[in-house]
Amino acid sequence: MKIVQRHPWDISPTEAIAIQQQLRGEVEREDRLGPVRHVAGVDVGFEEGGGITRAAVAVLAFPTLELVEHAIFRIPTRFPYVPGLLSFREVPAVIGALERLTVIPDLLLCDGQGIAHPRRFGIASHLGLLSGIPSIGVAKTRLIGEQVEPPDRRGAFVPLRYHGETIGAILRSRPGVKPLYISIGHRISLATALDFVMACVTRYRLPETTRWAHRLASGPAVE
DNA sequence: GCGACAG
DNA sequence: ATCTTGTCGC
Repeated sequence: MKIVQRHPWDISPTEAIAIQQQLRGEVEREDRLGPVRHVAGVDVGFEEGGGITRAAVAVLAFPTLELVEHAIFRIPTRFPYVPGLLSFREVPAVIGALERLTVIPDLLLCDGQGIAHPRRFGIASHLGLLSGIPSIGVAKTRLIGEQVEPPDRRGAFVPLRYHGETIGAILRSRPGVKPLYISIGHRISLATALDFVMACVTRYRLPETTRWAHRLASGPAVE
């Protein structure tokens, strides 16, 4: 899988915002996915005090959730963390990891927001667009939108609203835990996204895809 | 001008 | 995200 992209290390924050404005219109918010046999978790971690970015992609069989394959990719960090511009910092490394996969996943669960973003173009949307793979944004905290507590039951959720617009959902993946912020990434509806996220959640707050990816991206140095 | 602010 | 020990709760 070869993915084309401009080199983010030559991009300024101002230019990054212009790129988001230019690409936001290409995000598809309705279901357009085939049979889902493989779901992938995507996450990024840092080494050397932040100097090295390490991306990890974990491919799980669906719906059994057994690990089928994983890939890791490291590159020097070239872009700072700026709220709203996270993808320009992490996407280059993630693309590298995706290109190393043998099994192309049918769906991506990304760490961060999809369209629940100031310009409706968070990292999940950015990755979905570049890869052409349907994607979902699964964030642990809120970027924008009204803070509302969903009922304390597994699978319960309330819409995540921003200036009257529904940009995602606040989901209680398990009772007694902080909720997750789910949003459309690309080529999937919010309702379907919520179904897949819950189908990937077993006994923990985070879906198994995310747990695997996080372990590979931030765990002890590997490969 | 004053807060808020994915990872 | 990362740097870090103990501590509260099931």
